[in-house]
Amino acid sequence: METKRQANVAARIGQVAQETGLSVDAIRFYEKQGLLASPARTEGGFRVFGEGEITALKLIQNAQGLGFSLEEIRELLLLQRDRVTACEHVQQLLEQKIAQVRRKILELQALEKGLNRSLRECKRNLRQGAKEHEACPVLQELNRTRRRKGVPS
Amino acid sequence: METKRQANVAARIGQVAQETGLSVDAIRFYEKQGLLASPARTEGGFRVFGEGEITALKLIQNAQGLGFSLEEIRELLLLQRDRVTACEHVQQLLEQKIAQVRRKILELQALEKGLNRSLRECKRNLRQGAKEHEACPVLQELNRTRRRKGVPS
DNA sequence: CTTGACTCTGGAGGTAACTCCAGATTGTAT
DNA sequence: ATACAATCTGGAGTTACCTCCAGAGTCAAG
Repeated sequence: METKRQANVAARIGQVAQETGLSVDAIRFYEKQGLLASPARTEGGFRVFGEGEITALKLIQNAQGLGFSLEEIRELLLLQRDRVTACEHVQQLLEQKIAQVRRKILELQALEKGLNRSLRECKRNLRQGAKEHEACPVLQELNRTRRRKGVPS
Repeated sequence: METKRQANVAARIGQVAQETGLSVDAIRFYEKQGLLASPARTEGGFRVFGEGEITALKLIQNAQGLGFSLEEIRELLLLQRDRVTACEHVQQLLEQKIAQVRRKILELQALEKGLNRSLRECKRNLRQGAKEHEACPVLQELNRTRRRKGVPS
């Protein structure tokens, strides 16, 4: 028989894992981390997940897709209960996250520029003095002392 | 007396740490990881670093600044010895790294777009229906099932 | 009732790049 | 000679986000 799951209410962890694409371990992990309220249990101790928990799991996935850490997601989940001030807080979180993402993009763009400069040098050297057994100019450059610049974290 | 260090040859780990801005532990760590040839030792067992090692440490720092992992830097360091094919390999490494960085930038830009969309919704909601005790639209959206998209790693 | 799939718990392991520590030894200034 | 700073080693701890495991118990079907 089709294991007691008529509409889409009340499933055990394996089912939930399949539905959400998360691993069983990940789901238990989120519970341990306090992202998920402890779900009901069968007599024997098996977790039984209802709509609420499944919804939360989806939120976790979606928010991760938006680059939120589990820590931040915990906050988001808390905000759901407290709908009065939720929107303001969510807005703050979004703004912070956008700023973070922008900084990261700028860093990476600077990085790309540097890498491209090195690549050009490398290619130029290969086209010309390949016969000379000079060291690769990029490696030489890397041996220079350079002042500490913000490094992508 | 000025601890035996006339030009800039042969220093102990603390000096090197100061000069390079690395921590003593980091330097020992690089050695453990095989990024640094084992330096000479005093009779008592203290490390004595020469120009070569210091140069390598600078390379490590600079390459990290370009976003290379220690694993990749190990390769770069090996390439230095073998100057015949070095430039080709360096070029390959650079191209791979640039591709990586570009992918990451694209992901983050997509992310930023999504976040901005959410932020606009959030603001619109605050301007208008703030009186209604509706849940934050962003939180609602996060509760949706969504198909799995490439998530920035 | 037996079988086999599923689930439980607690804890270890993995990645990356280190940091931090204790307890012992060495180097050097006075 | 003595004090004090620097260094040594080996190993544990950190962060984030899980994965993997053993050993035991549960559930549903035949």
